[in-house]
Amino acid sequence: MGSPSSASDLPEPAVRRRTGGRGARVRGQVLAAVGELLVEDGFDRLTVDAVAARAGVHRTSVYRRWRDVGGLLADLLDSAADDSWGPPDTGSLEEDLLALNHEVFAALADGPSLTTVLIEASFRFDDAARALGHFWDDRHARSAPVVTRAAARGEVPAATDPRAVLVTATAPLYHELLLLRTAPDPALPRRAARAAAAAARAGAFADPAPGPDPGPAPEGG
Amino acid sequence: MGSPSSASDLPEPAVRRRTGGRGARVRGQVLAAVGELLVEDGFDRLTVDAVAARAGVHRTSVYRRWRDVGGLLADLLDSAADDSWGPPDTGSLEEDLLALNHEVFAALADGPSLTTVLIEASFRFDDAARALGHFWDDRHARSAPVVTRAAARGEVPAATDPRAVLVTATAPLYHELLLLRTAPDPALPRRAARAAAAAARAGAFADPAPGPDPGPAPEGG
Amino acid sequence: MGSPSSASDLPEPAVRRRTGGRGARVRGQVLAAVGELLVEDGFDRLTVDAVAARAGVHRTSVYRRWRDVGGLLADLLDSAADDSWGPPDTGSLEEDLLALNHEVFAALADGPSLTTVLIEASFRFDDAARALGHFWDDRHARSAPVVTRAAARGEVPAATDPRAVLVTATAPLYHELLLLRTAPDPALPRRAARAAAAAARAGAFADPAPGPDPGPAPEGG
Amino acid sequence: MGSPSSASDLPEPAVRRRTGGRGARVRGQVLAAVGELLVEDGFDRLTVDAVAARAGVHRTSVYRRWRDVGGLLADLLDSAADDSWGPPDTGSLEEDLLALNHEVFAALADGPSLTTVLIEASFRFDDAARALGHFWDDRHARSAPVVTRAAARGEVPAATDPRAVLVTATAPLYHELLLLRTAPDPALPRRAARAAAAAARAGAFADPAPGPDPGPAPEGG
DNA sequence: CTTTAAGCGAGACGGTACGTCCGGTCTTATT
DNA sequence: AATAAGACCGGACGTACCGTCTCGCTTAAAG
Repeated sequence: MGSPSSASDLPEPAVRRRTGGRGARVRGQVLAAVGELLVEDGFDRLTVDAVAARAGVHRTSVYRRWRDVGGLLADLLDSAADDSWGPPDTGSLEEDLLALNHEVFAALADGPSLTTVLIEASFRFDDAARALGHFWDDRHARSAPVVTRAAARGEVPAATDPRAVLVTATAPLYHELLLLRTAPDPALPRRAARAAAAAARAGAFADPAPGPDPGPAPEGG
Repeated sequence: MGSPSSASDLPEPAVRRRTGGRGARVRGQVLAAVGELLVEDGFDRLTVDAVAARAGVHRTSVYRRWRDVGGLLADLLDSAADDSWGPPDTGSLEEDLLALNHEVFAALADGPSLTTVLIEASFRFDDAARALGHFWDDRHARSAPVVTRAAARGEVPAATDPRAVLVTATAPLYHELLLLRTAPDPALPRRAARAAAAAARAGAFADPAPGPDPGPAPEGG
Repeated sequence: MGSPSSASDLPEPAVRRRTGGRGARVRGQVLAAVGELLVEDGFDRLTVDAVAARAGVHRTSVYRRWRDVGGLLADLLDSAADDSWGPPDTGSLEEDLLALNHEVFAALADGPSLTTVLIEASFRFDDAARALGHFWDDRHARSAPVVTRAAARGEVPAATDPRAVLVTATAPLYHELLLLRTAPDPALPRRAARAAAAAARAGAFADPAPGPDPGPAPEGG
Repeated sequence: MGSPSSASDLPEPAVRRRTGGRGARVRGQVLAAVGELLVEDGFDRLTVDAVAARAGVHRTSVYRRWRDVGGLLADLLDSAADDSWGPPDTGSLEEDLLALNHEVFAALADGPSLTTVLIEASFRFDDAARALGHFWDDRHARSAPVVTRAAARGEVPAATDPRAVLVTATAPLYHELLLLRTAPDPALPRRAARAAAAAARAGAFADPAPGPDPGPAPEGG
């Protein structure tokens, strides 16, 4: 649930020259360079020139394949998707959520991680935003069993919406660490997991919402 | 709880020339220009040149007072602080949280609002990040009575942490609308408010945390 | 001997596009613009922006090739070198020197000429100073026959140093017209030529200097 | 003949406060600052701000008295005029001219002296150009006896123009050291002095010019 | 095994914005 | 009345990146 894995998971780029040809080599080198530059210098040092230089590739070769930095990040995110990821299964909803939260916490807590950077990028590049959305959709889909298993165990109502539970559990971490930028509180993952689990048990995420939302409130100014 | 009010709340800038002198006039014009440009063109059109031109002020005059765009936004945020804001008081924790969430929802739902833009800016400028942190701290502090009153009414345990409740209630909105960028779901404010209230009633935010956090999970990526 | 020729001697820039490519066209346009601006507005109106605008070229394209205005002037001077120039040959040292002096006089007498401006620039930009030095070295070398021929004719001693004669003949013109800024005196070229010729005849520039310089005088301020 | 004396000749500025009042103090401090900055940083570091800061005076106080940097230099030059200066008197025209040349040489030979700087300034500021012109006029007038005494001794024709002799003697130094920027040649002062003396003896500067100048030569550039 | 065309290296270009320096003018407050 | 303090307007500087273009060369794949 936590974060995309790093670019170093790419299939060793420098070796295979024949398979896929020169193009594949360039792509690999560039994406690797993007990953390195991101963790070293952060996002706003990530210029096309710097990437090209680091990759040992010419500027125009980058522009040819990727429109801009956003495209680079989107591609990086896609290529870095960890298809082997799976949710925890501890036998308890709260403990499962806690495990997920620990992943998220680890990805966000220590300074400008790859995740942080990708989120920041998603504000500026539609490509990156879309790619990040896909990543999260995927993670939510894979994590759904955490909730459906709890429903099967009778921990939560059968109609409980998995996604809502997952979002409720993880959102406070993103909010505190990315937006509010409070100092990482080690108790935070558990508190958020417990709260989400408690709400789920109380039926807060059971589908047939009893009362419809009455509508918008006056602008908050 | 939702968002800082717009720059147009500034005391009519063009009129008062003597009080505060030329400097105050310039400051007012510039901050007004920042606000206007933000809502019109969004954040990445917000260049110092554009601000200066719109404000009818010279570039260097902007640089003299504000280091960069981040400084401008921080100042805007400070000057736009709405000191008259107060939390709702409906007599019920869930309804109070719902009212707060409606404010947040309104500020985030319709495209690139001032709030969105300030959050985006907070990723790139420390000044803006600090100012936004202060804004939220202030809002959380002012909203605390929502929880303490509920505790006084016996709705939730006496030791319930107000901030944790507030964050739990609002975080899903920020997460869905800003990070996941899902289409605004009108049921979201109620669902999040209900979940936070349920968790609070269940004692998930009561101070003496029963079980300590067992430690970190394996790196997630 | 007088002055570098104007930039309009450049090989017609707008026509040849393929030969030398775009780069050559830009260079020609820019140098032409420099020349025009110099004679029209003088040296301190010669800003990079103005040059670029006049040349119909972008600012950054100027900075790419030429570090600064000094580089522009140096390049102008180089490109404007008149390879066809040759010294007069009247059969008399004094008349030859007079002809040279008339060239110098013409270049300096009427207000801010290209020469004036290049000299002024040489005070502020090393590039321009170097280029001007090369120009003068070249002119002195080409003018040497004026003196060697006189020596061959027996007008002056065989060991006469050509450069010293040329400098002695022309220096008073530069001094009066550029430094002292006295009103141009039409008799000046002849007087300086006659003096230099007389001194040369008297053996003042013959190599084996009889008495060595006794050393420095007290500081003059 | 050589150069204006340095600003440190000013009547000790920090001491006398009453004579002339605050204004005189400001003027003294500012001119002293100009002199110091010139020798330390050269001419193009000589900004009004820097002068004001060094003088411990406010920017506007400088602008009030002196229009610009040129005015400052002109004033400095005036105030630094050394009224006690007098020409040498060795009993021989060539030796007198040599002594004068040594002064000039010393002022020009070692890098960017005050003299160099003032000449450079004279290209950019009319004030400075005028002041420098006055300075040189004064020096030429004072040096005239060098020639008139030689005429009285019968060394040169009675009608010899003193100024022309002086210019012929010194001009090569300015030309070589300031314009051509050749490395300082210790033999130069003597060579120029000897040439000027020889020409004078030959009657090249005797007033009734035998042949009038035939007119301008074709443009040289 | 050749041909061919896609991709690449190279590098200039137009362009936007940056942040800085300096010039010169103004107003207000002080002394 | 002159000065200090300091903001302002304005012009120019030189830099960093952006995204586009043209040109010539290499090389992977199609004929």
